[in-house]
Amino acid sequence: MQTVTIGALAKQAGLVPGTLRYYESIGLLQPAGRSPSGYRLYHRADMQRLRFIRRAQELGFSLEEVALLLNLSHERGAQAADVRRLTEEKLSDIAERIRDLKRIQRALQVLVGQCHGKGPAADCPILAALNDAAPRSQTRNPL
Amino acid sequence: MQTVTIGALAKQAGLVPGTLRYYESIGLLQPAGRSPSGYRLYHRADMQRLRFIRRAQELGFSLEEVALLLNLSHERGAQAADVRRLTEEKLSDIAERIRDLKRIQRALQVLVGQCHGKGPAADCPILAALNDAAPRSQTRNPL
DNA sequence: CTTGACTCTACAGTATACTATAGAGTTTAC
DNA sequence: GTAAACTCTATAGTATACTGTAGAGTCAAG
Repeated sequence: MQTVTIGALAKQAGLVPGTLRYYESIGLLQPAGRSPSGYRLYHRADMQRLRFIRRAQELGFSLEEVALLLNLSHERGAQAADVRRLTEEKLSDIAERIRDLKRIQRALQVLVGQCHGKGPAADCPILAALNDAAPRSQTRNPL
Repeated sequence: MQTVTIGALAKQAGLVPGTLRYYESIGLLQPAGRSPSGYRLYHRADMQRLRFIRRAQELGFSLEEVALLLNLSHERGAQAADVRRLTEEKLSDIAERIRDLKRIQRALQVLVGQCHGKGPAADCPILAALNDAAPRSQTRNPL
């Protein structure tokens, strides 16, 4: 089978060799073998694996989770249910993170709405809200 | 003015002394002084500052940004507009992160919807989508 | 006066996903 | 045959916000 050096594969994938060595160090991508002088040799098919890794990362999976997915995709006996479960867990994570961010967003929006943005910082209701647990403004403290 | 040791202040704030030393190391909270033997002594008023820090963190500000906010809240001549600007930048950040997460969420939801969760992982459309740039399924690849 | 609790400094480690560097060997192009 | 470009290993550094440890000094109670 045709093999390529680390630099060639990295270039193809838009990465640098160091990234591939790192992937190897965490067990994510093993080279097919080594040249007599010790150079890593990869199959061209490893591009496929690198694309998988990149796509899964873009979907929010950590490299550890990507490794799990890759194992499932190659293990005999791996079940689609396992892949689905991992994906659903990731969805829960993401939903939670969105909820948290929206809560923060609402609070910050209220604060920005209260600040006219003029005059000394000492009068800024944003700082006041951060300073006081229970400010005596007409509007409720969003914190 | 009344002072407390690091342990007492940390306990009041629900932190450990190490955290306060860390805050000092990054210039976020300086003790009022030192005892003759070198123990850090804090004003009770520093609780206020710690509360500010915690609240700002909960609103998504990094400690570096918290330090900026604290400076604004104490500097003579600091403008409310500066506080407002920082807050609006944070809001932009958050809006962007929410957008990214929602994009990922949609893609994962499509994938989960395609996976019946039965049979071998090899048949799982989630893995297929990660493997193929352009799968020949009826539904569009959400990636 | 001793014991236990507290504090000090300085440094290392955690998580994640890399990136950078040094120093040495290898391969390719001319 | 030499110089550039590439590769190797091992180690350290990046970002953030801490946490943990070692070894030594200090303070309060009984």
